[in-house]
Amino acid sequence: MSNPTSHDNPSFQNILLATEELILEKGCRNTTLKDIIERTGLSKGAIYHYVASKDELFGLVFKSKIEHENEKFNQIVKHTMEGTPDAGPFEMVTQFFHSRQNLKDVGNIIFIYLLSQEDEKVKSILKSVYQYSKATSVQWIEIGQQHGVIPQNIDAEKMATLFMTFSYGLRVTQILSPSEGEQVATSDIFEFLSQTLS
Amino acid sequence: MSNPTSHDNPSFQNILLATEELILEKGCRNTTLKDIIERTGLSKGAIYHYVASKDELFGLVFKSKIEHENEKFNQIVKHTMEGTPDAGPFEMVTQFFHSRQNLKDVGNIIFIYLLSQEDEKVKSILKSVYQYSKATSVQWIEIGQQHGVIPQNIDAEKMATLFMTFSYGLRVTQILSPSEGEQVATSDIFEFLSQTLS
DNA sequence: CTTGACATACCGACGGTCGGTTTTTATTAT
DNA sequence: ATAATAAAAACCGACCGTCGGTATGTCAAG
Repeated sequence: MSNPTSHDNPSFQNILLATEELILEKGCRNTTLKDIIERTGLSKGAIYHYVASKDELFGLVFKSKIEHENEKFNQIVKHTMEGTPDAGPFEMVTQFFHSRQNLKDVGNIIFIYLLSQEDEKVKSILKSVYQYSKATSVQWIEIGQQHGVIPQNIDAEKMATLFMTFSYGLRVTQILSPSEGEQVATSDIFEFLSQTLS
Repeated sequence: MSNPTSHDNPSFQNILLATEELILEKGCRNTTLKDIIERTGLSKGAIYHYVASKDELFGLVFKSKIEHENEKFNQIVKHTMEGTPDAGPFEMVTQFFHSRQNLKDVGNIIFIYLLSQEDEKVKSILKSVYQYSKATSVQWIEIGQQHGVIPQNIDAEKMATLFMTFSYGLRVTQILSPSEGEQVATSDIFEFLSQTLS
């Protein structure tokens, strides 16, 4: 089991960084413990001192990425609200999906990988991230409503769920469809949502 | 490499069936070749006589499921069109997502699994299924437009892409969100789409 | 005697475990 | 303040079981 008190340990941070790099280079499935050992210069025992399993390690990399991304997005929303408080809903939606699309790099790769692990522990990580992301969405939708940017009659909870579904759908189509096709879907969703929001 | 001429072989059909059963019982990751060997009564060599890899086997199960599902859906669309030609777009959208939701069983499990395999061969299977499903969607949207059920000014291609994104998003949220939450999303999408379609 | 349908022994790689060693940190005695 | 020491954290690497996959067969049918 991983020790939560040692998560700020430089060696552990090194493991996290190396894992992220390797995933970007070779993908999750092709990133082995041997790879991580070679890159970090540590041993197998050292890695399993900080982490209970390979899946947990991947989960931790994913979590840190998501949290960082959400934090960044919250800053953007705040800034947009203060800078251009009369910015249309279109701007909001654009920001939302741009934020999500940034996850394409490491986050999306690990996300798909973790989703395929039929393990309750792993799934619970994803579920908690889902809940957190949704809650964040609800928050900024309500902020938007307070600023009069988003119509009052919209159910923030439902809208957030809708956004989550969209954003997950985009993650998949990003992988499956050619890049042009994917962009069509994104811009359509922009249009779609801003239409119903206005 | 698998031999296409022997795909109607009873032994091969047995392998396919056993694999499907096992995936339903234990999931993809936990279904090993040993499991398949035990259930079919065949040997490892026999399985690799029909199939090049475990991934290819899973891919073939997936493909057959999808094709069967699409065929069934096309029948439903046809029947709906002939039976109640003045049925609203709501009916169409409902049918579409109901059809997709039926894939939840084996199809969705394998889909997620295959998506996580960072392998070009596997990905090409999924891409071809994506293209086929999308093309099918375009077809019945156009049929709907010919019958005056769906507005003429809608771009069938774009709409199909949108539907695909939705349907993939639902597949993921089905896994991540509690069942009640998931249903909220589905009904919202119904409302959402039928609103813009009418 | 070729070919399709199997069987089986074997392989390397992988994730994970375990007992042990080194290094750091905290505690106490002088 | 410092040396001695106990405790805990960091780290190592040999070993294990299992897995997907391969190589080399056998054997019956045509």
